[in-house]
Amino acid sequence: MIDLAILGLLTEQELHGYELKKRLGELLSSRASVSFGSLYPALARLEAQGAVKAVEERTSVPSAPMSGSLVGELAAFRARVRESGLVKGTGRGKKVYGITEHGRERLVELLSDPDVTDDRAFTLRVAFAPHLPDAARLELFERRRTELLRRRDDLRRRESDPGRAGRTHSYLRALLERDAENLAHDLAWLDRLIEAERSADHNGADRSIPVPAPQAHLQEETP
Amino acid sequence: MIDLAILGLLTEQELHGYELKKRLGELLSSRASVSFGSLYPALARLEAQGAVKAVEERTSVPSAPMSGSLVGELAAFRARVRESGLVKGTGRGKKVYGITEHGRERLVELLSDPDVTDDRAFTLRVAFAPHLPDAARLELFERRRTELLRRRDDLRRRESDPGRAGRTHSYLRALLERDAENLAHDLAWLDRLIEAERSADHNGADRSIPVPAPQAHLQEETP
DNA sequence: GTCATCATGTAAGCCGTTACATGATTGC
DNA sequence: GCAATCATGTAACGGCTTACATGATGAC
Repeated sequence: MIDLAILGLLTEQELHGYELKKRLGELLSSRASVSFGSLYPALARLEAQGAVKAVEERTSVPSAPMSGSLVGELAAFRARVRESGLVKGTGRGKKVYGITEHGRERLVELLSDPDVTDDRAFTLRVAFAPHLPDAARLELFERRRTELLRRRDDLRRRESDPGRAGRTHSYLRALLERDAENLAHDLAWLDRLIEAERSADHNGADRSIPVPAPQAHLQEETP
Repeated sequence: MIDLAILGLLTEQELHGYELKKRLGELLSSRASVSFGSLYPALARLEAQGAVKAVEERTSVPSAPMSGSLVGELAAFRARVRESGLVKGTGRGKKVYGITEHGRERLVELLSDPDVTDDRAFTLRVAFAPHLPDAARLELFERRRTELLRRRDDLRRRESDPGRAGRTHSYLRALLERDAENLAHDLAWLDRLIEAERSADHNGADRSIPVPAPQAHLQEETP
């Protein structure tokens, strides 16, 4: 999850941890924003694996020092010491990360995972779908579609289960209805996405507005 | 989460762990079913807190032993030893739990928690809403409604953010649309629930079909 | 008599969180 | 100079999962 998010964002732009967290927060509507306590260790782990690398580290002032350059000099010195690798402990200052070739491969690997049962992970994967080859992207959507159909069948089986008809009160019925409607809605959305993907120009031309406005969509069984 | 599920189910019926897990699985559509590894420790914890109590424990054959009663005798002996509390280790056999008065209080407490941000927890709370007084139940729904309205506003603010218009590709737009539609749908469902709650007979009479069919519903702002 | 299912439990580990600790930069 | 924000990290802990270990019951 968090690896996917980090690699996806770093593919688009070099960023440091703090900024990464902000982007993540706005990418996944409020929910799903990770905490620093998991972000920084994850970055360190990915760096150790060679999936990302520290590109730049600014501690000293990038522009001219304002007054007493003593502070700036000291900071620059500390930065140099840190860069030399002598001090590992609490090296502060901005640490900008970029993705490596290995990181790009890892991202595609994560995006290609056949498991599409995790809803939050799927959302993330759609967000980074542009980094997947056309065929793999379509396959991802199709697999998700199969998963949603499976869930719908599960739900219908439960709806028509005679054994529990007695102990299903109104609130349970309401929840069941909500689930069914949500599922149908999600399926319709996915169908639109797949349709757009299929009808898109796959010869390298423009793909700026591939998702059409809500309209009639295909559905194999009755809705 | 798991405490809520256990207490809710045990309020309705005495059950043992294994059965509890099955019920949980069918209650929360496939997703959300807990594993034994968390269920049994949770039961033990709740028992230690006095929220549930072991009602019955059957290890020996309830009916007449079939042939060599030696095995049955041994099992019965072991059951007796276990009941005496001398052996704590691996006491097998069915352990049926029931809820206590304290457990019922705890359930109401969990259902009354002001935090309605957790979607899965809210679903569970609706499932056990009948165990809440009318006023508290309505308050739960209203608080959830406020939370959903907050999320919708968040989403709209993000939709009309000029700063990120550039780096929002088609898939991100599609996700944003999906979120907005899901949210609107959830709100409509909640509004129906609240309306049904308000118009329900709160004088102790029939409440078998309080949730009306989908129809026009109120909404303060434009949809 | 053995296999599937029912039934209970423990241990290790994963993945995330909150709380804590530190320090740099910028605006007033 | 000092507060707010930016920025990075560590430590403790929480809740849940998988894998493991054990045993009972019933069907064939």
